[in-house]
Amino acid sequence: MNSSQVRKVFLDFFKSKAHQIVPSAPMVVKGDPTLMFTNAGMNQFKDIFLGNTKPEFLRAADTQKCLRVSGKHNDLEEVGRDTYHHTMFEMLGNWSFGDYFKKEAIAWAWELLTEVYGIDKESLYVTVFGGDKADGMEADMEAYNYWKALIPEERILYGSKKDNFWEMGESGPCGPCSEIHIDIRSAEEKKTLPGKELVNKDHPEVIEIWNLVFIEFNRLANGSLEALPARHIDTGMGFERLSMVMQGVKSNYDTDIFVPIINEVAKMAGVTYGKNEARDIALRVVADHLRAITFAIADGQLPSNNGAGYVIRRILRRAVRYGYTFLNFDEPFIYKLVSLLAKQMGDVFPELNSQKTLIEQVIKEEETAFLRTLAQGIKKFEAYFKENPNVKEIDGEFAFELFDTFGFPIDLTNLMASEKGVSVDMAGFEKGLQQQKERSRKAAVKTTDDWIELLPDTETTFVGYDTLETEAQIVKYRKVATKKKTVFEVVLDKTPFYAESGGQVGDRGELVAGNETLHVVDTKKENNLIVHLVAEEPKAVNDVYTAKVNAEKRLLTTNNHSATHLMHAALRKVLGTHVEQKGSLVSADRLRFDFSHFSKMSDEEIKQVEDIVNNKIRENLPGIIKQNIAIDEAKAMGAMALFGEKYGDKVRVVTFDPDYSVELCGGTHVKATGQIGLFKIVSESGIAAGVRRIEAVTGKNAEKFVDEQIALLKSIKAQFKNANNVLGAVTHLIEENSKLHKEMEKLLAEKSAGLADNLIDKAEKIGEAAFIGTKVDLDVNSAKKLANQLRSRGEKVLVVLALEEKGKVNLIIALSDELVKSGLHAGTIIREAAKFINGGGGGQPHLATAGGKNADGIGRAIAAVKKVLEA
RNA sequence: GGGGGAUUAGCUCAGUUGGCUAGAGCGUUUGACUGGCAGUCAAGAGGUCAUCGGUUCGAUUCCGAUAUUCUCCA
Repeated sequence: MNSSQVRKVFLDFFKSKAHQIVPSAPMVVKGDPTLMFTNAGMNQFKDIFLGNTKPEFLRAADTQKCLRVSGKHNDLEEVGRDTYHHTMFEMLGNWSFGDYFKKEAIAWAWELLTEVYGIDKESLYVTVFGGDKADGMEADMEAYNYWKALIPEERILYGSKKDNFWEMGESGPCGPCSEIHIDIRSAEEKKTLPGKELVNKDHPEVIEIWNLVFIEFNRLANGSLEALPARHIDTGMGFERLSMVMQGVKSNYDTDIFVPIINEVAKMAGVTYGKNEARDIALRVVADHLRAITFAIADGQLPSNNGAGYVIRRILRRAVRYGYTFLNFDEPFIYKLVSLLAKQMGDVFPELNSQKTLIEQVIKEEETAFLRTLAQGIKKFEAYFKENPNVKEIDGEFAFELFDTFGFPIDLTNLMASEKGVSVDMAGFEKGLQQQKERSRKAAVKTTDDWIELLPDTETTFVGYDTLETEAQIVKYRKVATKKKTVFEVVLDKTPFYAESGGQVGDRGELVAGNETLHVVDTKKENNLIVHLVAEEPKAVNDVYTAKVNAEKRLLTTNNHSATHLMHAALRKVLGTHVEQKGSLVSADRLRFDFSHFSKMSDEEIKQVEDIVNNKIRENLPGIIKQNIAIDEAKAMGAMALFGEKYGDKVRVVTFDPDYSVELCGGTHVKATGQIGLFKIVSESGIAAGVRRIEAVTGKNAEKFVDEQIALLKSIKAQFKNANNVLGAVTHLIEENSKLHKEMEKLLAEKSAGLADNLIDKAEKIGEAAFIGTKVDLDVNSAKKLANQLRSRGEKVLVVLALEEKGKVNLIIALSDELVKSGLHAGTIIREAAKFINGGGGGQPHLATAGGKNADGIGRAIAAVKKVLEA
């Protein structure tokens, strides 16, 4: 059975059990501060489990693209070393939201595996939760009994809290779970050691394939458990592992999901898979990471230097590192594999095809940048050896510096060290790493208290599209403390505050009850919940508050948001329909828009975009907003949807002229475009390969921008006596200036040559040497130049020049090379001489300077220098 | 969010106890050689040493702040 069929059979099976088949959510998570990537199938249903959202259907199933880079079994550094761990994988899952529970979940899982997929019952084992004394929980006998009806009891094993009790986080919904494991070893091996001995023992051929989670508790911040009103089912089955079982191979990497990619990489590297363990690992790493990076970029997550983007960058770099070390790729190669992957999976995940060019460009750019980083690290490494030629062991501190500051991987340091026959002080390296971890942990301490619920089971109504002020009551609130500050998160039953989303920043404002005023410093969305971040602790928690949005900021933000839509449409008109939003920030004072485009925008293109947008503003187009439109209908209207965004079945559509701009958007918008006033692009720049950024201003801020430019031009004009042709005047001035500059340099050179001749003529003979000591009327730099000239005019010349300006005195001493060789040092001499002018100084053997305040001492200083020759 | 780096010519980068008139390669301009191109040689242009402040006789170099960026940890 090929992998496409494996996927299809799963979905068809649950469809037949009355499940709604839903599309995969984006792999990159938005609107959940606790999570950067979707790491399990249940993520997109988290709101439902938390009770923030009511489900649209009671049963669902899907295949979900997931990404894991850390966790108990998912250290990034382990991926590729074995045959079954991945960064990116698909999770097949089925769910019940307060509908069926353990009995059906268990029965259906068994039916699907044994009857539909036809897996041998003898090779399956199941585990159930065995209880936990510390938590006061009994073993899950309910699950045990349902299993007993299907499978012999000796195949049912009790598991620990670690393996068989699932938790979402430190607090929140949780419950016992039941795992299905499969033993794919050969019959002989099974005879020697029964499979039950190997369950949960990290054996590569006795593995978990399906986890059934029974969500029935809520864990509070103090660690205690309470029963949930509605019980849910959450299951997850690894698609790649299942495919492996169905294809009768021993490794995920031997399935039709990976084989074509591995073969292609092997071909490019000129090697064969299966011949050399180190190279095989590298091939698996590249194949696995290619998928993770490609899907992440397709979902809109570009590699960057922090947060989710940084995780993507690290994965990509790991692939480059393995390719570089074990497959001898010393130039970008991963980007060349994107086509193949797109061809292979583009049917199920169409975003791979539509974003292909961008993905390739971004990956290539990242590869190039990292290869440069490696080259720099190697240079540093070589420099270290030059300085410490006889070391036997590389300093751990240096290895850590290479890694920490310059991003040079420690395993490459090790490799290069062993090539030179030396070792690396790994203990010292680990120490540095631990210290850094400790620092970070200290800085990131955040304590979140339990919600204090005042109005249970109340959903928030958002009224902010129509009004900026309303009466509201607190539904729940809690304290969140970090090292630096403490804020209170407040949820209201009704709110005009817009929570940050779709690039538009959260509203600010205040909550007022009696003489209590709470300042709302930001509004955020957490799992679909509108959370007001309030600076003060609410006191009158049971009273009715007046919730007031800062109207001025909101108005400016709204103008900017509508302008963003107008600009997005204009960009597609001017540059082409390959322009897609890659990021957006809409605040009160500006808008920032990142989009895919492959070259710098010309001045004309920028002007065209501005013109189109300003025309649309003057047309005073009405903003037509339709709520609750079915997604298909919205698409029929020509609405632009964004990859990497999760849309429900019902969407909100914002239109400015149905033939111009139609977008899916939850933000606030103007009633008519005229109120935007004016639109000006302030800057256009590149932020990554294939991605450009525009920053623009509207309304008052745009006027201010234009005013400033005009004022600047005016003052320039004024400088030129209001010449008609300022540009010509400036050009002329610059040319004139450089001409004069050259002439002056020439004249000065002639003058100082003349002066030099003069001084040489007047030089005093002292023994074989010539002494020149005089006051000159030059600036310090010219005097230095002069002194330099003089000292090369004869074989033994000693020059002292003194200059005086505004009460400050400078001395310059220069010596011919011959004198330097005979042991004289201008720096030493000048330190003595400087005493006479109440100053200090120093310099090199042949040229030194000093400064002081006592002009009366010049004569004595010169005399003192002369004595050096006389001695 | 925390730590550590970096910022020098259009690009990639040198520039260690603070002191040479701030350099190299590539690119660019001009000229010469060749029938043309490619190429070779020669000459030249191009720098507020990120910004602001401080220490100093003197700061690209040391210190502080800001901006941008890289990197590691969370």
